[in-house]
Amino acid sequence: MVTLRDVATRAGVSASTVSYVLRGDARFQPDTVARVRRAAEELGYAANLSARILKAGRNGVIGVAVYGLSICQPMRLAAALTREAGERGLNTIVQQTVNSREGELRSLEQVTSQFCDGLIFSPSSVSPAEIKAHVGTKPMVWCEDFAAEPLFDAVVTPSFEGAQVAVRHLLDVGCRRIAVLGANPPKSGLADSGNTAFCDRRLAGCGSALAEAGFSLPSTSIIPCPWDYEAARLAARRLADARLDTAIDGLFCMNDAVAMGAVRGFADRGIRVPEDVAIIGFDGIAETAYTVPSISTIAIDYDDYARKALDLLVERIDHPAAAGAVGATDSAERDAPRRLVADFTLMRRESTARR
Amino acid sequence: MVTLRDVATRAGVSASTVSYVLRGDARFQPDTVARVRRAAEELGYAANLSARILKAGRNGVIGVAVYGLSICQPMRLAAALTREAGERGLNTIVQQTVNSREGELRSLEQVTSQFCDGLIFSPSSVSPAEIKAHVGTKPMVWCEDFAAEPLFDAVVTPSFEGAQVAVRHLLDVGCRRIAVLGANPPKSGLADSGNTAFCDRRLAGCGSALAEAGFSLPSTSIIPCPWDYEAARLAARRLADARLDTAIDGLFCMNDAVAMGAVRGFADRGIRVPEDVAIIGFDGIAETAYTVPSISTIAIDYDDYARKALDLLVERIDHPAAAGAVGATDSAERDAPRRLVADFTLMRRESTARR
DNA sequence: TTGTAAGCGTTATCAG
DNA sequence: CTGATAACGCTTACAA
Repeated sequence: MVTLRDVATRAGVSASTVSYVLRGDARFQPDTVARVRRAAEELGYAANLSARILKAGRNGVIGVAVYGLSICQPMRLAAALTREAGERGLNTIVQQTVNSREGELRSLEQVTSQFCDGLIFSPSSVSPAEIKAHVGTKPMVWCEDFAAEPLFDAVVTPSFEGAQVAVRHLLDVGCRRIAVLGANPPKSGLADSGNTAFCDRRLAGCGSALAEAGFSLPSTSIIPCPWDYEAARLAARRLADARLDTAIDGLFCMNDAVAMGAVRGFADRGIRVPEDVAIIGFDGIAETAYTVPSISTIAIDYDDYARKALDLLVERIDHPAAAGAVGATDSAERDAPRRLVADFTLMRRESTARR
Repeated sequence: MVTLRDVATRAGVSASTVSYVLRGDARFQPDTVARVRRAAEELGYAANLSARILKAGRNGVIGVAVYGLSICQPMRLAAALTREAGERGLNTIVQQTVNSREGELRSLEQVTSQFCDGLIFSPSSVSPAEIKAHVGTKPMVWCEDFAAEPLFDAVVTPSFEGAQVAVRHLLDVGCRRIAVLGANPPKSGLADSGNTAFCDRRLAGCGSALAEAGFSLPSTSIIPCPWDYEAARLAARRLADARLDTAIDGLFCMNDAVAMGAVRGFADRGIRVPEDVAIIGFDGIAETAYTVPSISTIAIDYDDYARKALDLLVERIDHPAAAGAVGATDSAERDAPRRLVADFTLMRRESTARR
């Protein structure tokens, strides 16, 4: 490994000079700067980020902690964040956790947070309060925090608005008996296990769109189902077997995996999409464009999501919260957690092509 | 942040004692051990891994560098690696790069390799030699290195064997005019840009299975196509438009995205799968089970893949190569890069259900 | 059995 | 303008 000292020796200057020059300090003689730059170049020097964060508390790396990794969604976000961060001269490292809640907390505390200036956190089962206790003061942006009194800045998917647009679309194409697939019964007493918050907001969006059109959303039309292919496939088959499909002409699915599973489950039972039932999903995963039939969906704009998350995070990193008494006057409002909503687009495809 | 000193102060011992005790050194009095443990617990102490790797050169973190992230494959591998590493008491961080070749090299050099004891590297366009120059001596396991003279330990997908099994399966179900979709013309002069090595081996596997059955694989049956949904869809449409589909009754697709795109492209043109053309993919992504028709594929066992990669890496970390003259006798053979092949399973599904 | 002290590679302070 | 020097939090001889 080539260090600052190696460069210094070769350039005939001191280590501190190399450090300054390489970080763009302007007060050195052109001659010195050139020598240092060349020496660094020739040796293939790259600053040691562990040493840098140890000493300076900053190293230009941002951590992305993503939970529940088998699904593609978080990774699309991570990819978008990586690209967006790159454009701002920042690096990212991603940590995925597939273990227990304790494992998630420990690895977040022990690994991700230690190597970076700030964190973007896409949670599964850990609550903001727990995280706050473990991660301490490191700047952090939360994904999908719908808490009434948020503890962190957050970016959220447009669950309410997206569901609203989706259901309006179902109504537009002539659906009149609309059901929702993928609602989870809220687990009483337990901490929100991730998607009940989504559920609530998406359900509310559905209800709102239906109400606009003079319809209601009876609880019998809200069909519980885990958010994965297989569960949705089985649920759709069950619907068909119970002859409920004739009572439904439009189905809003809580996410695209559920929509894909449902399409497949209906196919298993000879129910035609969209002729018998129109289906729309949520998320905008690439596969929905290539299924038969292709599946309409609410496509989340992950580039926009990433941009907003980084805007929030970078601001927190550059202007750390005036903790406690310092600058007390407007610190309260500046420190109030902000919440941004990502953009989305309605993708009209075959699964809702009834008119 | 709570440090070793904080714990030491609270426990009434020195920092070094805390360090020893917490890492399990057995030579301390039970009493001391208990005090230290309790102090650490009470303060919520977690060792600073940046400091640890700086001083000790080891921190129990392994880096996973994954390139070309829009596809789900690398992330399935990363998820499997994370789980497997967790079981061995190791942490992982993932770095994904979506930028240029230079960007990939730089971020690998500057970020991933600095925080960890070793690397698992799933490359796109960077050659092993380039990496070796940039990453230096850090232990590293390469994914999918098919070089004739490998520089690193590697785990590879069973491209030859899998393609062989896939084509045998097509033959088994009665296909006699088999084509391959997704072959890339080798780019003469340029460094392998990732998948030509796959291509070659998968093609060879196809050829081998066909030869066994007394068939050949004419170059007109090898259809070039980028490995993504859209390109494959267009390619399938082109096949149909050129009436080539009647000349084909079985299609081996280089990966599942290509297979899904092809199924969709044939659907666009009214060509039935599997009745007109049987289709089989490669990789085993979850979606292939839920398309209409579901798609047969060669499912790579990523748990096995991860296990093998970590076996190789951990051995290199624990027994660094006897570089140069030290222990020269058998170091040569011990240092010879090893290559392991991951397990796989043939998934028989609707897209090849002709008998 | 425990503590002291010297770094790991970097940055920040302060002289020169 | 440039260079010592002292940390950052940890590990590890070595001394006590």
